[in-house]
Amino acid sequence: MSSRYDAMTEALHQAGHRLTPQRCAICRYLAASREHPSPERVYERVREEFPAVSLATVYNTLTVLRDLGEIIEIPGTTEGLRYETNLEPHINLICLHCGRIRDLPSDSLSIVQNAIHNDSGFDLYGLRVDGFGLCSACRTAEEDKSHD
Amino acid sequence: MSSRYDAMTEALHQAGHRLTPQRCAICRYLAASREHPSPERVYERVREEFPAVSLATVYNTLTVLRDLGEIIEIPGTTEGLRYETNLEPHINLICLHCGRIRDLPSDSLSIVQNAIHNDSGFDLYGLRVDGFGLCSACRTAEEDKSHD
DNA sequence: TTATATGCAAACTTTTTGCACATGC
DNA sequence: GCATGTGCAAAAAGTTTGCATATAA
Repeated sequence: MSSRYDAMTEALHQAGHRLTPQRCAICRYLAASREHPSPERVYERVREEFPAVSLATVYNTLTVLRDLGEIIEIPGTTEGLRYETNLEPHINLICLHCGRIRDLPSDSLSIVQNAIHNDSGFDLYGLRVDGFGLCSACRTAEEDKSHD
Repeated sequence: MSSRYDAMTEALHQAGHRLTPQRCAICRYLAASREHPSPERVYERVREEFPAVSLATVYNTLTVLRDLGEIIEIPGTTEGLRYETNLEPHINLICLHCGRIRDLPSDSLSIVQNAIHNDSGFDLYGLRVDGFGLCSACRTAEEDKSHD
């Protein structure tokens, strides 16, 4: 079992939350996911294992995990919530055309963190960096179109 | 009139959109605002001048301005859309306690932009950097509480 | 004049809430 | 055993859409 899963269930346990089978299934999926899932997507996937699971349970668990800092909310380009399950500092490259989100690790973020520490009395818990634009695949497609 | 306002109305005009009084009022408010308004907030403010203005008109105009790149959508901490009217690269410091968003200009962002240009075939249109944590006021309040 | 925008209201989507029952600890 | 969590369903919140009327260009 991955350490992300262990960290999530450990955090739930430490905070006095129960490790129900539904919650474990949600954590298992989140820990394995690299697709920045929406609540609906989590629901679909968990339902494969627990057909009777409720959307309310999914929302509940996502909220608890977010409050514990185990996942991070990111803005869907327009369509509601998405969750970041990768806690390593990184840049989200969000394609405005196909909607895909790619994680780009970068040392440059430590410089941003330093800038925040130095320039303000702000106590930083988490950093989110989103780059909006066209991914290489969509950029190629756009260029092809303009050649018509 | 501010150059932000001019830029917005100019962009609308260039794109073939009409400069209705409602739209101008929306732009006027956005250009002056430093409060990262929600659609509802824009609606309230514009209604002071146009009591009969419709929420649909507000959404319509915000969408058009966003598509033109004159404003940027940012994630409300939880409560729906918020708009960034400050197009200068900066860090949003979002307080998890009081919800306030403070803009912090920073040279460090050009390093992030370079990192994106160098490490991927991504065509970057816009960058959003959100720091989550406690603002100095709320941090002080939290510390006071823990002294009880 | 005429294509675009507006206001209104209804529809839709997403998220939250209340409550009776179930269950992890 | 009991506080917490679950499933269900209804409600609330947020956003989009359709259409008749108004209007900027």
